[in-house]
Amino acid sequence: MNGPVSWQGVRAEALRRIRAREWPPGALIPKEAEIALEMGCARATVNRALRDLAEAGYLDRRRKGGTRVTETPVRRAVFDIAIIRLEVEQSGASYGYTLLDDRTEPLPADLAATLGTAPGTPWRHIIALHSAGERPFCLEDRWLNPQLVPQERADFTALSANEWLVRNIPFTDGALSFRACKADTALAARLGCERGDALFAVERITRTEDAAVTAVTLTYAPGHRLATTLG
Amino acid sequence: MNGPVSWQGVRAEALRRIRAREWPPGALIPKEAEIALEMGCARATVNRALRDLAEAGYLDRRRKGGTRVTETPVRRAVFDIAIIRLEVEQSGASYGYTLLDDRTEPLPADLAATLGTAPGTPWRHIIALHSAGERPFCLEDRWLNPQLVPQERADFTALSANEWLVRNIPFTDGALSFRACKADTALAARLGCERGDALFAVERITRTEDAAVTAVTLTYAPGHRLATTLG
DNA sequence: CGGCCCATTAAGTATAGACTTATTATGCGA
DNA sequence: TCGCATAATAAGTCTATACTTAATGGGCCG
Repeated sequence: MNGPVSWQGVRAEALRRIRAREWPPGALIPKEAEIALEMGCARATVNRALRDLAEAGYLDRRRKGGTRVTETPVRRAVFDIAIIRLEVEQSGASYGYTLLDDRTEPLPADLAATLGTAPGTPWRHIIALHSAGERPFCLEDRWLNPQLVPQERADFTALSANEWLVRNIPFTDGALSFRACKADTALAARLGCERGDALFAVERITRTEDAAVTAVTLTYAPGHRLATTLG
Repeated sequence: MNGPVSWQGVRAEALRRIRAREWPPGALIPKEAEIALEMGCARATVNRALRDLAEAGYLDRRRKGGTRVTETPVRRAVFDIAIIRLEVEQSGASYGYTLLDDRTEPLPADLAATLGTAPGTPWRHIIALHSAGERPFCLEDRWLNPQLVPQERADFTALSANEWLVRNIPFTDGALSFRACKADTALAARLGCERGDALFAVERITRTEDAAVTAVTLTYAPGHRLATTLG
């Protein structure tokens, strides 16, 4: 009647058994061949389903050791990091961008260390404001590797560095971290908030295979949240 | 000579072409069958590789439409949400846990709305402190659905609610959000910081298929960062 | 008894082939 | 020329089979 059992079908049934604790945490579940026989499909189909559940953190799989239900499931949260313009536009507001500063100056020692560059190397330092409607949305404080982003090739007065990089040096690796920081006088003035306000900040370091490309701190106006779903 | 081409091999070569811009952003890449022929492997192997790159956000694939390189790559950041105890222990410090308050009281209106429950419903409200060595690490402010977590079945004086839930009601869905907040007098006292300090906070809402299980705010001591890697 | 080697096992991967499905392109008729 | 039915296409999936690889566990030898 019902055609071939899809791998999504097998996945759903396996997930049901996990949630219903027919397969309790820590338990060894039947081997692929057995499940395939029971559910009436090929082993490859079961493999696809269980591999998917393992990637999602529900199962632990080991060759020869078999498959068991994760004891303490490490939940995985996935964030999609978009271009700031899109983030603003999706909230319904009109996007604005202002370049506040753009100069070449020596890299601070702490940043140089994180980037693995000689301290004092001249890098391009940019400060820009992204706004949503009339409101400041987020302040961008960015250092750029001048060898990869020469002053003459990239003008950031109209197009944000964020967007220029995505278009011109895409597909890079990087590290990302989130923290809270207190608004100092300069931040408060630029973001239009009170001095001492608690602000949400994202730091990102981007590199190609060979060299560091850019280090950026995005400090958001008060009230900003970063949201996602689990599971 | 070299045995069968692995899907990782195909993946690596495809990624190289993308990064080298042999396949530039937006371009339509050859179809699976052609790549399979070129690289000397079965179409299923190419499919596995390209599917993986698509999941990672490098490619857009559509039936009949073919596969093209993503125009503006949406980078995906993945966080593993662990048990707080493990988070502390992995940093090398010894973990401490203190239950500060545990009572049943009416759910605040705003929370009730987010949870989809009638406002004023009595829920269990817990406040607990997690510490690393002698230092406060994070303050947990949690509301629990009393039908799923009855007072008598769950004693949180020794084992944190965090851990009890993972063991007893695992595999749930949820929403997660990050923000910054300012330490008020109560928070400052409990986290041992100054009033007005900027603190990093995580809010999580957890639900089973049927009902909301718990809503929690974790407020971290000053200086905390959440880090991950991209790409 | 301890340690090492090897047989066994279960997942991991590759393949050829067939069929499905979403989507685009096309060509026909109004 | 517009709109719609239809053909063509490329990815998505399932199957059966075979082989590979990482672990495990047992047995043998010292």
